[in-house]
Amino acid sequence: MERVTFEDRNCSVARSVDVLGDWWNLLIVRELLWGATKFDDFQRNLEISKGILSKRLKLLQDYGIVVKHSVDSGTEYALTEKGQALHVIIIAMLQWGDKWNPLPDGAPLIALNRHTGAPLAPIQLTDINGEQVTLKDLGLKPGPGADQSTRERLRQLREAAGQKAGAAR
Amino acid sequence: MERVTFEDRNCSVARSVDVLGDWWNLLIVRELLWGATKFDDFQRNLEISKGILSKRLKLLQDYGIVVKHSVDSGTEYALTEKGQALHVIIIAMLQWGDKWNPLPDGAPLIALNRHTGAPLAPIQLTDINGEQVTLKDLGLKPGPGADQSTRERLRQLREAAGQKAGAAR
DNA sequence: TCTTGAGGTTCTATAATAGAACCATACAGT
DNA sequence: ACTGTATGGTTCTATTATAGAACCTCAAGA
Repeated sequence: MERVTFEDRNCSVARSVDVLGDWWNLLIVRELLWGATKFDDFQRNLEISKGILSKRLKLLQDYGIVVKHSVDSGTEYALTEKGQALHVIIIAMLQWGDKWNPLPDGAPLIALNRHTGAPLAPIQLTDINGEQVTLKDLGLKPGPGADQSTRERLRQLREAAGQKAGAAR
Repeated sequence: MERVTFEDRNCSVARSVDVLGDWWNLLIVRELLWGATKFDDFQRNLEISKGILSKRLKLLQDYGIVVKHSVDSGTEYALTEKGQALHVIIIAMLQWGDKWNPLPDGAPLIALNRHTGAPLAPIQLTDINGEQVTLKDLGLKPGPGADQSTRERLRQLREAAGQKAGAAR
């Protein structure tokens, strides 16, 4: 009955999900990225209730994603460096939504290079040699922080996978 | 009191959040990407209750992210093309977690190019001319699907922004 | 026939949510 | 000094969702 936490899991996706697996957190980060700073901005733009907004802003501060500071015009919220780093995820979600959940008229918002006006290209994965990596090319191996069960799982997947996508051979 | 939906919002991030702003959905997609296929795999690996897992799998099917098919070894779940496209987001979350929520010993899982073993590079945004785009270079403009309020918001942000990050000038 | 496993559904307590109402401070106008 | 109003919240309550356990169903094996 108590809400599950993923902090203790041996997976960086799961540990990220703890913060990011929440509608409001994601949308508040989006607002901040787009340039909103004030409590009321969030409330108006997101149509979120004050109670939840208040709770989420505290949570995001606890996570080190958001900082609050008082200026002469009132209280302002801003992203920390850690929070700013989420822009990749937000853009990835934007692109996925535009492509796979499109509005009938097309994209509502286009991300671009503000200096040139050139729209963003779809995000592509590359390896450290600059080679493009599609899902089919993607593999996994245990890292230094892998625990026993993670190693075991990868071994199983590698066996089960054969030519299927997933673990590296 | 009724749960909010974001389907009708004029923002592709919000519309993606409807599916992706849920811990379990994200983690089930992760499992599928990593190569899991069976109900019991998910249950064991995620420590999720059967009731919720069942509900989520149905939801993901409704969204066209997952397909279920019967094979001689039982029931298998797999990602559709739409679901596979989420790998960019999952990898982005993995990288963010590794960098900003690290485990003491390091990354538990390393994504790599399975052909060469070369690890993935951090995801970077580029525009259609191949120019790298950091958060500071990032701008926004209304697209064909933008409604009045979206246009209005962008205009306001552009005014408020000045040299701040956010909307394009 | 009995067991075992997969793939669920149903049940119940606890917890989270939306929405509205309320509160406190600061400043502006009159 | 009094009123208004904007910001940035907190508190309250009805309704939902959640976790976890128990139960169900079908098929295969022994």
